[in-house]
Amino acid sequence: MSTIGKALTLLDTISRLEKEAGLSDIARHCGLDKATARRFLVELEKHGFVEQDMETRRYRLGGAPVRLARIRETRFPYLSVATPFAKELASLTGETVHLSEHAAGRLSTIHVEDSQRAHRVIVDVGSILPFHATASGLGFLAFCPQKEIDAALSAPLQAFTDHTLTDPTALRQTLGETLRRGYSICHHGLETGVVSVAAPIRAPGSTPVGAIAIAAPATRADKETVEQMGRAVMATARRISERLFGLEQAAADPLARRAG
Amino acid sequence: MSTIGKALTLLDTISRLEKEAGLSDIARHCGLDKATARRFLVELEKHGFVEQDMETRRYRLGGAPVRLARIRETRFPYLSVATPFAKELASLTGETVHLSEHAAGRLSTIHVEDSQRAHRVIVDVGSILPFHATASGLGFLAFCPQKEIDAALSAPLQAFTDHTLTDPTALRQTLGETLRRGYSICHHGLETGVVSVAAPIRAPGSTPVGAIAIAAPATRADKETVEQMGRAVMATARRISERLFGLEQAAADPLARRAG
DNA sequence: GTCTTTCGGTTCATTATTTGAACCTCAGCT
DNA sequence: AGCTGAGGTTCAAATAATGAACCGAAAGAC
Repeated sequence: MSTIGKALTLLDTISRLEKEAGLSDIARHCGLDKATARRFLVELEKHGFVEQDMETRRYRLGGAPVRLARIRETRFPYLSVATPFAKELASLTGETVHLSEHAAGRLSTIHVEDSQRAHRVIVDVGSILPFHATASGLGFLAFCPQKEIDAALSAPLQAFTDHTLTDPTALRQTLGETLRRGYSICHHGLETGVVSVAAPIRAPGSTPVGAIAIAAPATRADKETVEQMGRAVMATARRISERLFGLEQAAADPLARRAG
Repeated sequence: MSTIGKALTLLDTISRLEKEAGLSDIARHCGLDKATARRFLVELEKHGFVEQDMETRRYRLGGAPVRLARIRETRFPYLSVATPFAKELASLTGETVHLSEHAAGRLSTIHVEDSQRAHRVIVDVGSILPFHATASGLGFLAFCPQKEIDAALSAPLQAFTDHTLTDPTALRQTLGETLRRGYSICHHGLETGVVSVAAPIRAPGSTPVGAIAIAAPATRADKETVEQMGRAVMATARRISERLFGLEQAAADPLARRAG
């Protein structure tokens, strides 16, 4: 792997750590030499991607990504467009709603609207959503070109719970159903006791850019409620897509593209 | 410079380009070989920091920084805390208000609340604010330790307009006044016809994390109005700082620290 | 229609950078 | 005192970055 790749992987690792971490910790997590990790950290710090607390000597995420994210957001206002819809969906359903974005071949949570209920599902901003074990992942993947699906299913698939689907054939069938239905359903894929539904956010002809999902405790998610939430999330995803990519959306037939 | 540094500089360059750019363009802007630029871009793309438009083959900022920025924001909610105050200040004064953050030794604009007036100052999100030629820069620097001031003033200072102060001695005096006054004033420093005032956002004992500024057309900024805006921006900066760092703020004497 | 330039992208011998074991110093523990 | 693991540094050995020259495609010039 190139030096750049290693440094960016280190940055990614830092972003996943619960909180500020020391040099040795970081080196261990990345499988890097201490000296190498330090050089990377110094370099990343020079550019504002990490910060070092002068007292504790620990490292944390820096401010540089904020600037980049704001620039990206002015060019492609995904968050600012989608957030109000997510809020609306959260208050409509009373459940936790989260938005994810596709980047670097992964789906990452970029916004969460928490349910107001005491018993609710917690989703962390920044968490990575595995394609095969989350409604977001399935909803995203179902509307991707076959090539992406193959790539996602060829990697070894981790079973997070007893219910996690890890058989590629079964998953392909699930994706087919999702595509026909228009939204995905995931029972206990990543955590037991959680049911979620999701739909992709996408320009008509192309790969989705992300997904919006509702996550509810299984105790509140009977068949009818799930269907209701599914239709709601699908409608919201469509409205967000229309706002982002224009109004051509309505005409496009999602099934047509898959024929090739 | 290390490879990582070069790659991050390339990323920074892309972020500054008006819009999507081609390979040769980017290589030229960075002073890099075409082959090298490409390797960097591919590596950055793998990690989601840049995206390539498959049709035009041009490169643009990717989605990865959004995830990092959101994580940073949950740990240190600068934007979400400060934005409502900026909004309030904008509607109070009727002028453009912008927030900046200090990272990688630079002050970058991370949020703008536009004035509602027809004749107004435009500030771009993502733009870098030179320390010596903007109210934000002066307001930030004035409250920094002497070491930072020396560093900022030792570099060659560009004159953006006929009014830009570039003499270190004069600037040091301005910084002294700013420190005593509590907010900075900048007449035509970066663009002619613009007057702005700013105040730093900071924890009591330490270097500021950013600044908040009001920018108005000079025609609307007589002495009294400037004073009024200055007091307003200072009060707002203080309130933001209190929200971010706790309530110790009020007790701290900004002049005390500089004695050493 | 053909020539020319410029584009994005690739190759591979040369070159410069990265690498990591060993080392240092310091703080906290036994 | 002696030990342990922290952050940080050094320098010869190993490895990865580099860029001139190259390709095919496409846009402009003539």
